[in-house]
Amino acid sequence: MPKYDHKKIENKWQRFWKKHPELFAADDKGKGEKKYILDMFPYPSGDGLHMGHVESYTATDIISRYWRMRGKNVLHPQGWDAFGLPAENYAVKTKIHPAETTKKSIETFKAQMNMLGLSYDWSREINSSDPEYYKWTQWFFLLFYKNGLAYKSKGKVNWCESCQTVLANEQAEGGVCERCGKEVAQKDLEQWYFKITDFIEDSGETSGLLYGLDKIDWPESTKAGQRNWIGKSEGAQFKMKIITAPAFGHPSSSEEGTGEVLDKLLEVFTTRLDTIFGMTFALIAPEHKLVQELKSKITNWSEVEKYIAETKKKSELQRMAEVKDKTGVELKGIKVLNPFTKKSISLFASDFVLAYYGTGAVMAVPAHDERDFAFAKKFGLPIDEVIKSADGQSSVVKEAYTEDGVLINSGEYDGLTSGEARKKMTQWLAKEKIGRGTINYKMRDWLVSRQRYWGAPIPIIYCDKCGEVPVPEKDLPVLLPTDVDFMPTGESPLAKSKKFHDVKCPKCGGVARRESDTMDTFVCSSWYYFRYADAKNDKEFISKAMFKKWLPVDLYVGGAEHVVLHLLYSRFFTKVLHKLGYIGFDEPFAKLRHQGIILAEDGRKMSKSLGNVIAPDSVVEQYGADALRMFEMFMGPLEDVKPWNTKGIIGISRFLERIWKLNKGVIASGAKQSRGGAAKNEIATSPTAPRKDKIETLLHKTIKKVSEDIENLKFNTAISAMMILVNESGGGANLTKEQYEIFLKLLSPFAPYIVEELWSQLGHKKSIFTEKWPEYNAALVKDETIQMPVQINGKVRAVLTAPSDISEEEAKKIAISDTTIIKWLGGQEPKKVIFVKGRLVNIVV
RNA sequence: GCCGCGGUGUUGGAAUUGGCAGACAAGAUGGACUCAAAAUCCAUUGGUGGCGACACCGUGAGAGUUCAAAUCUCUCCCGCGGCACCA
Repeated sequence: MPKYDHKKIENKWQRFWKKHPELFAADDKGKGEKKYILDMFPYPSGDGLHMGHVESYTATDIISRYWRMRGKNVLHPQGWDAFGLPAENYAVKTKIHPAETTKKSIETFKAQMNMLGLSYDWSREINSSDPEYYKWTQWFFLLFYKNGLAYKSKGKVNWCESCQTVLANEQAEGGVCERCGKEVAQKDLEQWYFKITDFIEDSGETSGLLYGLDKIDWPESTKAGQRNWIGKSEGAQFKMKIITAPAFGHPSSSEEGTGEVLDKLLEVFTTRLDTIFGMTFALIAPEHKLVQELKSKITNWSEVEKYIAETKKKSELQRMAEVKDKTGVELKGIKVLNPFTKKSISLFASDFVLAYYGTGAVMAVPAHDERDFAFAKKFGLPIDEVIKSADGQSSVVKEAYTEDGVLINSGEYDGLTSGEARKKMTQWLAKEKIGRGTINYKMRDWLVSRQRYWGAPIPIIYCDKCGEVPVPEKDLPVLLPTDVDFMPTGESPLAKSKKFHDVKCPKCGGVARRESDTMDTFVCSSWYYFRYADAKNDKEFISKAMFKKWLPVDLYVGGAEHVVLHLLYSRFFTKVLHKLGYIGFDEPFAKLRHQGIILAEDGRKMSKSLGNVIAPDSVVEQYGADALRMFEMFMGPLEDVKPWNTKGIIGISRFLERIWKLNKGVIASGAKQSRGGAAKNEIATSPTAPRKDKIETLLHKTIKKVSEDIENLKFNTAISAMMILVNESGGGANLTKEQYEIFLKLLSPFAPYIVEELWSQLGHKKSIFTEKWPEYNAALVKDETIQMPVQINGKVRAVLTAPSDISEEEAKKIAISDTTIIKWLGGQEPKKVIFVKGRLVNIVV
């Protein structure tokens, strides 16, 4: 038997598997139960795979191999999220066309995946930058367009100066570009949007983005992230009269009638209508159009104008840095009337009020809102307390009391709880016809157009006569021209290609021009999981039959960085298809898990700049792909963040070496047995016979444990169970050939290379992956005897050997008559004896 | 600030979901083999006390529920991740 040479073995079986794709292919005509096991398709970067890829891809590979051996029809594909800014930015840097760099990166990625022994069905490989693929991305755009779900609109958008394009809100979180990390500016531009906000709430048969979360098996943190992003808040919206105010007089002392009532109204949104008697001023966003409309009535206009100009200059980041220090300016000459108290109050423009949320204006209740409190303190405005906590404590002097409570100083509403008051006050608003209960969301529609080159062109044509005309479906794909100067200028690169830009109108044949923006790459990745099921279909993006056969995805594994972006958009696409009657389900991913980040040995994130990156290739070179696969699975739970530990992989290496030697041990002991004629009495009288029984029992327990652990993605404990078995195998001498073969099958999803090799060395002609997964013998898994602890007051005082099905009566009897227990009891009468079937006895004295 | 997750030996982590805490590994120490080293094998390895059998303590801190708590409840502390002036 030669030494374990991982390089040689891995080379050999890579070639073998490549020649036998049928081993891992999903069968469109297969009758067995389907399992769709999916990895998030990677963006092929020039850096190659990192440890995190290895972790999640190994996990899904193990599960896929397991289900195949259990006779399931497994769909386990892979593809490339190839469009996008990183590839384009890299191209800009190197002046090499993104199509070229992407192609090269894909080759690297694919080679690395094959190196790791990942059992993908490559016949379904997709590439989002391939016209065959983005033809359907464009088809989706048209589908949305025709159903009123894609529209063009002018408004404030996030603009990344560094990437020279607009970004979706989801890509500009915290005022920073999701791609390059640079600050994002606000610009007024006309852009394309998808109507994702139409799908927040359930509608008809289709569950919404919000409550659909309740029925899927996803990590709580991810669901919370999406709910948070949607940001639903229930409250009330109402209009307040605006009056001109005399130049003199205290803000809250003038009554209605002292000024002229203007024809403009100030509408505000609040979730705390119960605090309205404490409203001592109101706030409006500086960009609010009402500010301009009131210009003639504002006596300090130059001051106001200056403030507006200042805030315009400030970036979102600067605004956020000022959270503590509120700025603002009073709109002098006008007042607002509180509809409940009829008192007039001052109106301020302040940049902490967001123009795009709610109505762009708010009522300020400094006694019960931290921000209003800070503002009131700074500007010396009155703080009127109107809510008391249930225990009567009040602390409004130092800080705002923001909890619900009981109303005071609120006229007829005094004594009501906050909840009751909100209901009654909302009813009053409706009766007075000045307001109503409303719901607001943080999430806005998805901005999908980009002024960049490396993406799917938006299939719209602008005709001087007909206006906006969708490209007819038969003309798809709208090809991305390859001869374009893709250096970013802020204008879409496609506009510079005359050949692309100038077209005939599909309606009237007149002069027209193409939309020159491309689509956000997240559009491409919002539907890719459908395409695998029917990757070669050139008539439809997927046939109905294949939809039915393969979807939804049973298990989806990928990084947690996609909590709001990709995962939310994909759900949106699925819901659109459901609503339009294409599919019978409305959630694409039944079960989702995120792999935890693998940190560097120093506990920090692996990064090129820190120089602490460990590349999978170097580990495979030294220890082999099997060792890397197993070690990453052994390090800890899939979802945990774990530091890499080069020393730790030794343990797995030793384990694999030991398994390699098992072969020899088993063959040797097998030979011995057959030479001895395997006489019955020999086995019975052999001193190894009880050990053989023990190992058979252990083997069946291991089958059970490994199977269950794989299904629950608990790979670390599955591996430790197999280690225990190997530790008990006596170097193979305790194992029969049959037992050893069963063990190899258990190991095969984890370490496919070494197992294929050992399997063939046993004389098998066919791949082990054509074998059936072993079933355990339920009778063997059940212990005949247990080690039953006997506790006194919860402390273990003796451990007795007892039959596992011992009766309560019998257990208590042997417990109480045990000599050490008698000693510990010291003659005391037990007050109570507790028996837990199959577990323990606890004596209470 | 809000939301989510977590805190167990020297380290990564186990614990049948309320029933013997520390499985399996790594590291360390001692030993065998070796001229020697590596590899391999064997033994020990939560803390304290004891020659010892053994005893006591021990899962971030404190309380509670229970015959029994790493696990459930409450309060607090710390760490990680996400969101963050969303009215």
